[in-house]
Amino acid sequence: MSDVTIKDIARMAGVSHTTVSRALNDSPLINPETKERIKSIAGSLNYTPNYSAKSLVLDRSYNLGLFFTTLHQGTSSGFLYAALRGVNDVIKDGYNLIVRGIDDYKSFHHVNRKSFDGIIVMSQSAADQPFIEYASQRSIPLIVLNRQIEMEGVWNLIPDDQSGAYRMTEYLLQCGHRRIAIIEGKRGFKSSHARKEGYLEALRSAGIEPEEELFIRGEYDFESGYRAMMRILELAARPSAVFCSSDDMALGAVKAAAERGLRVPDDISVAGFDDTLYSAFITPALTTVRRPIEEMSRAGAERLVALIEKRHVEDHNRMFRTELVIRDSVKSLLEGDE
Amino acid sequence: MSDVTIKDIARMAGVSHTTVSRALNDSPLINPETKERIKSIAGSLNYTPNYSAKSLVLDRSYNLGLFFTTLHQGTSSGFLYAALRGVNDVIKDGYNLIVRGIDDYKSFHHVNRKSFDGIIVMSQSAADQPFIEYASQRSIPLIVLNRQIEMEGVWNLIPDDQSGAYRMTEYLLQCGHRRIAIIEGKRGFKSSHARKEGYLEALRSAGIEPEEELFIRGEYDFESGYRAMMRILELAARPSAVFCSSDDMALGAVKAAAERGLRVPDDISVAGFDDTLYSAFITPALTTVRRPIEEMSRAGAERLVALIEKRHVEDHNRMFRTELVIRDSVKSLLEGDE
DNA sequence: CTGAGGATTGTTAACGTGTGCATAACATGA
DNA sequence: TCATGTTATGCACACGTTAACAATCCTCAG
Repeated sequence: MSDVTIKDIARMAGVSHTTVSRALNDSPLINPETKERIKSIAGSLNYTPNYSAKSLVLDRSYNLGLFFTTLHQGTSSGFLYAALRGVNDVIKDGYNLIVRGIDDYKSFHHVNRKSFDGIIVMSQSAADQPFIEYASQRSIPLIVLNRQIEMEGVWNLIPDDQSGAYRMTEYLLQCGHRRIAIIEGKRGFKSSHARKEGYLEALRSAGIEPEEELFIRGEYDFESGYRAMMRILELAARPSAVFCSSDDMALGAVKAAAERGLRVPDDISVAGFDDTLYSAFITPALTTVRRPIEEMSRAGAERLVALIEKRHVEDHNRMFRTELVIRDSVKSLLEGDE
Repeated sequence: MSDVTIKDIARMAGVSHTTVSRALNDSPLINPETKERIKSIAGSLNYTPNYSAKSLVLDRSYNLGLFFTTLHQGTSSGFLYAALRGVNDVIKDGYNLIVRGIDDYKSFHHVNRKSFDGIIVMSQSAADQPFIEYASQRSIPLIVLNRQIEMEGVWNLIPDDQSGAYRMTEYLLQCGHRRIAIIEGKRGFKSSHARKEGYLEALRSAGIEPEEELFIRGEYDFESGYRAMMRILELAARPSAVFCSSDDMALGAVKAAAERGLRVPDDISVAGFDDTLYSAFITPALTTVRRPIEEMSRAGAERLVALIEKRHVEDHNRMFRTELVIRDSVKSLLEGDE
């Protein structure tokens, strides 16, 4: 069962296996009638092509890789999910989607042209650099998402984190907040840097000098947000708002505030970044910045397939607009506000 | 570059390509010295075997499939993440892990022995049945996780949902609750049924007759939990506790309560099921039941690899113990309780 | 000196598919 | 009638690897 080959079909149809191969691949060379006959025989035998054999002769693996920096530390489940959905939506049949964490590799030996027709790297850290260079050197079609990269021939799609952070900070300022703390993301992540830059930029263009005391380092996860908020609440001069570089940290911050008897947003405002799935459903619903992970992944997958199949693509590199999502966790300090 | 084959190595080493093949596969047939020589040449040439060719002759694809019921509706990101991590931790090198939603297939044509050495189905619905039968008929090594299945030759690992729900309900009863509502899971999911059974069983063995009025249908997601809770709060005789069949629904329930001016757990108790990642960090921290998804997935992957490599395995089928996680969302109604 | 047998290596075919080139049948036009 | 072109098909090989079988060399007992 299921071990039918084109030779079996050829025997039954009274033709050579070459003709069968051509017929099943819709070659214009062969007679429409025989083509139909062969296809119907193939159908009735429940023929499935042997992809290993195809791979060998066509030099294509039919595998696409979706690589994350890590599947263990720092990758949030919502992030993974959005990326997977975006890519998966595009590739459908015809390709296998292989998911892996880069840090799972002891060596990159298994990463080569024969094993991957193309690779999407959802890059969250500069630690991915060696992997990206390795893949690039082996001339594997390559798309890097989420983190800015400067390499010739590598296509790059990234969210505009900095302007997202800028707009969030601007919004907090518009609400009348003047002393705004930031809980920063993981050290070494470019996204941490971009978000802080946006924050600083907004403060400065409002004529406010940033205070070092209000910069607290976090790790992007719940616990670190909790701990960071505890430190903020111990400050002699407490800020009126806290901008968290991730929603996960914002959740931790809200919890810390609650434990200290403070209500969000009445006693202190908290803003997040990411718009994870549950951010809308917790109490208070989180004011945050949406990163279009799924759209970015979809666009990445489309570009990768186009690249592999040598179709033309307009913009190799693109920035995806982040979006301010206003909910209930930030309070306006201005009088007469609705 | 990277197009070195064993024939190239053979030429350089002055031997036949067969010898090279044997050397690289550590065959005992060949001289240790030539073996070393060949290996070092292979290393210096940066040789990587062509897996398509290996696949063809060895009749193995080196692909493992991890299939979810859907990647779109009802699968929570935490669930996906835990499963992926569990499986990924085990297989490491040697296999490609291919992730897909069953409902992405228009036909199962691409699912066959040649394309998959083995398959893990993380089954969340009876709708998976045709897929499972298809794979089983094609005699693909197959492990079904999470949902009970009765098929000869198909290995099955499931969480003990019923006893988890039983223990949770028992705990609510011990806390003095007598009228306990249940927000049920998605219709047709076996897990929904098992959780309700555990709930009913616990009530009955405490001598309490379940009330139909307190059974509210949900869909496992945030919104449906929110809606279900709204209906519960409109009941003339309001229950003192609500057992939600998922944490996502419990979050929705907490939000609904808050909007109606009720505090959890002071005014009403809420219990969840799943122990998703953020359950510990929201306010109030959720009392829930932990399903060992990651452990189950790990065990499933181990069994699958053993099955493929024809190694012996003790227990083909197993139930994984769920665990009561007591946090802050359930209040004891008994006096003198701490 | 000879034959047996172990150790090591080589020859050749096979896996299932696609493709360059040859071939055959037939039509066309001068 | 013959040269030429068009259409449909087959032959033979290639892809990179493994494996059954054959071959060679060497050692050692009789």
